[in-house]
Formats: sequence, C-alpha cells, structure tokens
Amino acid sequence: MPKAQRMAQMLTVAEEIFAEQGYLATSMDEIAERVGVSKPMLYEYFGSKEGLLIGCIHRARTELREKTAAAISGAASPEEFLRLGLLAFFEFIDEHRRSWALLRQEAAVAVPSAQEEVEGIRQQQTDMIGAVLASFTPEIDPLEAEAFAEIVVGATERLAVWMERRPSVGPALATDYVMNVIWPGVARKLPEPAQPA
Amino acid sequence: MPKAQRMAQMLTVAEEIFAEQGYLATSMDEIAERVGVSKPMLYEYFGSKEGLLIGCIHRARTELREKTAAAISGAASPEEFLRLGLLAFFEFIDEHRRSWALLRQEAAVAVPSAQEEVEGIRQQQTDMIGAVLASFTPEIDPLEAEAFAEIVVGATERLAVWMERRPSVGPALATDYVMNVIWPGVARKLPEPAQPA
DNA sequence: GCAGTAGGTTACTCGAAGTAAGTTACGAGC
DNA sequence: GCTCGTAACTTACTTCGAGTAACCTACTGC
Repeated sequence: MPKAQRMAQMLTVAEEIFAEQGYLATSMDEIAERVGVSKPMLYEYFGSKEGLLIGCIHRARTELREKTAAAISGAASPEEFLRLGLLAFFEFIDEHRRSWALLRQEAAVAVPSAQEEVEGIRQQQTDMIGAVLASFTPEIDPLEAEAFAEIVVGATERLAVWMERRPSVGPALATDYVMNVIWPGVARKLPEPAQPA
Repeated sequence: MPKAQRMAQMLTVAEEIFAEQGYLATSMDEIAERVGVSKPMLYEYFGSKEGLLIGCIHRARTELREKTAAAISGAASPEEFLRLGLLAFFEFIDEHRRSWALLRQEAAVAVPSAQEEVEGIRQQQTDMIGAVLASFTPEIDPLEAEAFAEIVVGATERLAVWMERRPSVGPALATDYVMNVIWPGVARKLPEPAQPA
C-alpha cells in the first residue's frame, strides 16, 4: 500500500483505539495489529507513539479549521459570525465524537507536545474570534478581546462535552445556549446595536 | 513516620513532580527517591501510579470545595454569588499554579479514573451554580440551567489557563471579565432586575 | 535480467510499573 | 528487661510495552 494511504489508515485506526481505551492503555502493538502491519511501520511513519497521537490531533485540527472557515465565510455581522462559527464547531463535534474525545481528553494531558497541538486548535479559534471582534469594535481593549475569545472557546468546549452526555441536545440547541449567555454581554460593547432577529 | 503524615508528604512531592514533568515522564522510582522512601511504600499507600495521581487531584478538589463554600456563604444575590464563587476559584488557581496545571493538563487525559476525579471537580462547580440559579429563578428550563452552569465552568477554566500566560491579569480582573461577558445573559432570565452597582 | 528503493518483517534492548518475600523499629503486656 | 505483634520499610525480582537494528521482498525503470 502506498505511504500516504497507509498513513491515513493508521491515523484512523489509532484515533479509534485511543478514543476507546485512552492513550496510556493503548499499545503500539495493538494498533499495528489492527492496522494489519508490524510495529516498526508505525515508527517509520510517525516516529513515536506521541508522534502518532499528534498526527491524529493534527488531522482533526485541519478538518475543523477548514469546516469552520467555510461556515463563517458569508457572515455579515459579528452575531452571525459567532453563531455560524459555533454551529460549525458543534457540528464537527457531533460528527466526530471519537476524535473529539481524543482531542479533548487524551491529548491535553499526557504528552507535552500533543498538548501544544491541542493548544494550537484553541489558538486557531481564539485568534479567529478575537480578530472578528476587533474588526467590528475597533476601540475595544485588546486584553479584554482576548479574554472574551478565551471565554467563548472555553464555554464552547465544555458545552461540547456536556452535549455528549445529553443526546437530546444537538448542535443547533447548543449554539443557542451559548449565544443566549454570551451575546448580550458582547452586544453592549458593539458600536451600534445588532438588529434583533 | 506515621502513615497519615507520610501520605501527605508523598502527595506533596508527587504533585510537584507531576506538575513539573508531566504524569507520563515521571517514574515512581523518582517520586520515591525524592520522598526518601522506597517504591513499594508508594504502592502500599496508593496502590498504583494512577492511585497516587488521583490522590493528588482529590486533595486539591477538597481544598477547592472548602474554599469556595466559605467564600459564597454570605452571598445575597445571584450576582454576588457568582462573583464570589468565581473569585474564590481564580484565587485558588493563583495560589496553586502547580497543582492546577496538574489537574487540568496532566490528569484529564491519560488516566480514565483520574479523569473522573477531575470531572468530579467540575461537577462540584456546575452543581453549585445550577442550584443557585434554580433557587433564584425557579421557572428556568432545567436543561438550560445545566447548560449555563457548564458554560460558566468552561469559560472559567479556560480563562484560568489564559491567566497563567498573562501575569498582569489577576483573580479580580479575571472575575470581572467573566462577569462582564456572562452576567448580562443571565440577568435577562431573572425575575426582577438586579440593581446595578 | 538487474539495480535501486518503497514497503515490510523478525527479533531484540531497555526502562519503568508493579510485586513477593523478607527485615527493622517500637510500643504494650507480663 | 524480655518478647510478641504489627506498622513501616527494603531488596530483588517479573512483566510488559516503547523503541530499534538488522534483514527481507517485490516492483519499477532502464
């Protein structure tokens, strides 16, 4: 099998097993076996167990970025921008429960450089939010804009975890909940009031 | 040395080393050596490496609960309650940077039952918030109250991480930021408007 | 039909978690 | 002031999994 295809397959299998059992409880032998290949191949392509984990996270991150970018491209107001971005995020989670669990739980902890990868995802999100906020309300305190972006990302992530425990809550409702709490606080900072829907 | 005292010492040392190097990179031999005792003693008292980690988290959780409970005991309005609770949390983080890093980064992932402990801390927080919200606004949709509590906890946690990167931001300012974003959204749900400060 | 290389394997080393079996310190009862 | 019981502790293992060295094989271009 050609390298690129084999790597993709390895990532898919690894993601699944990591999410199922946790990073620590998963052995490279097990992943290799489920891929149908021997352990040194994993090391050939990913260097280490940590490298494999980072590969998984990185792929998810790329997907999320692309999906989010597409979703918000048509937004005209900060409110619409926020809503579309949140919705894209929750939909991504909904479609990728496993990789999400992996990202959120497995990586954050164990492995310093994996943590950097995860941090990179958040950076991606906070930068986006911070940038849009600043572009719509130029006179906002930059520190406060940063704090705001962090708050939104934290709230969203946590609600995504909660959503898993509450099957009746889908992406749309989750988006509503976050917007309900967060939007009034932001609207006060905006130069002109957004027209109510 | 008597058991209780030795256990406390072990927890202190373990917390420090875990926070310094990460859970995975820390060996039980190293902890044992820094405690000045042999490895089987750690196993005698904590059962496993995971058990030791859980012990660390559990102790921090207890401290946080006690501190928060004391802080909010005098709150008269939901706004004051929220503000005091947030402040207590940020102050706790500020005083325990190391253990906080441990809780948030090291534990969450690697070890399923450690994750449960961390989840327990969040549960503690969300329950408290949910309860107070429900008591002040009885007619609120219970699902929405839950979502709100999750949002606050997520936002707070994330901002605590951010605070570490921004030394100029202390507990008081962090509390303000969270309140600024979140309070207007909550106030709309309350039966009577809270009097503005 | 042969050379070079992409894709693959077997069979190891080494470090760290966890354990079995035994040793020492010390207070209570006679 | 000796001895029994037990709490606190150690040495010396086993086991398991990450990572590696060395070797094999089939295909592609010439």
